[in-house]
Amino acid sequence: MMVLSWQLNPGGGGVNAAIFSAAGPELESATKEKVQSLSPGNAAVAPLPSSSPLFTRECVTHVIHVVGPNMNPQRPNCLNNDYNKGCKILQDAYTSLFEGFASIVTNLTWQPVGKTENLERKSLMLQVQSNCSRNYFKKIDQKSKRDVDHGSAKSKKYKGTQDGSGLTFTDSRDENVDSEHRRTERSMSKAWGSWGQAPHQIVMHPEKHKDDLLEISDDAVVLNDMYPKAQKHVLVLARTVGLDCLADVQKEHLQLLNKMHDVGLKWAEKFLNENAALVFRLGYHMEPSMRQLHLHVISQDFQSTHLKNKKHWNSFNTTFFHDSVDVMDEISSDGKATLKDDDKLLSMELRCLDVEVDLQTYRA
DNA sequence: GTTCTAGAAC
DNA sequence: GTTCTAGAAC
Repeated sequence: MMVLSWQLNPGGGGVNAAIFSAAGPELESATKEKVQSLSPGNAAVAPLPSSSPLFTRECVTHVIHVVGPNMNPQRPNCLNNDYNKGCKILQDAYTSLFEGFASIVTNLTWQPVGKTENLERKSLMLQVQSNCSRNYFKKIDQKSKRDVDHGSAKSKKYKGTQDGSGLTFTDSRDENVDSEHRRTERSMSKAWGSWGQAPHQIVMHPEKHKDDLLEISDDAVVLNDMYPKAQKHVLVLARTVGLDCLADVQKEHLQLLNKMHDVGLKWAEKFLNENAALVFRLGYHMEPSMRQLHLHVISQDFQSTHLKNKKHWNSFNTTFFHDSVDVMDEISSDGKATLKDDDKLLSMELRCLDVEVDLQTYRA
């Protein structure tokens, strides 16, 4: 956030006054602590105390004051129509602004603080330490342990020839028949287009895709997402035949969900060992486009050339993305996942996740 | 002119 | 899931 005010006070109108007003008296005192006055071309970074309304409401952590060239003879350092001087000061102002911003960013250090155990949940948290001694906590994962025992352990695990019918599916027509059959049988599921069949083929015959898989077990296979939406983005595919989306998940799958979660967590931890700055979320899409229930393990940087549109962003940053731990909780208590109507979620206006909500969640 | 969006095709 | 494209919207 940038404030243009040579006096560094709430005076004046427009944006400057609005920011001071929104930030409360905390901004003024934080600024005074740093600097008394600013000349054109210079910037000053004021860390906002957590008591500031701007901090609590909008998670603004710093305000950067910067003063541009002044053409008003009523104020100090008037340009007096010196165009070149004006350009120089404007350049300095931007440079100072970005240097100030860079100083905030580079002073942020991410440190894993390790696992913490309590009676029911295992949390792996990352601590962000900023130069103004405020700490943020970002949950990368929580896991319900108590639920494991409630699972009936009757997971319909696919074991090679155990389910002979599965092996005969080679074209989409047969698959549709299969899908249709399941729909009447389970009153769930949906028809899957040919594009959505790949994961199914992979879990049926993982040996044929060995080169593309990171891990193969009886319950799940792990692979890199073909179109990763972040620096690290892997999928944990369930191998259970007929388990394609959250709507299909029932209590009997709890144990499987836990296993998938553990596998996903293991990969997240591996990636964190390589780069401690990453933050991960593990979760499911409310309405996936591909067969076979798959857990997304995705770093929260969203730095990827494959993240191209609003839908991509929203699929990981709205409630369309269901955290794995929440799904397990819901299945455990209600026997089914909570599915909201998804029509508008993917076309919602772009916005960052509400850090404030996160903080409350993580403190709870 | 551009960006956005929905639909078709794969 | 992706890409392509036409039409809408700006």
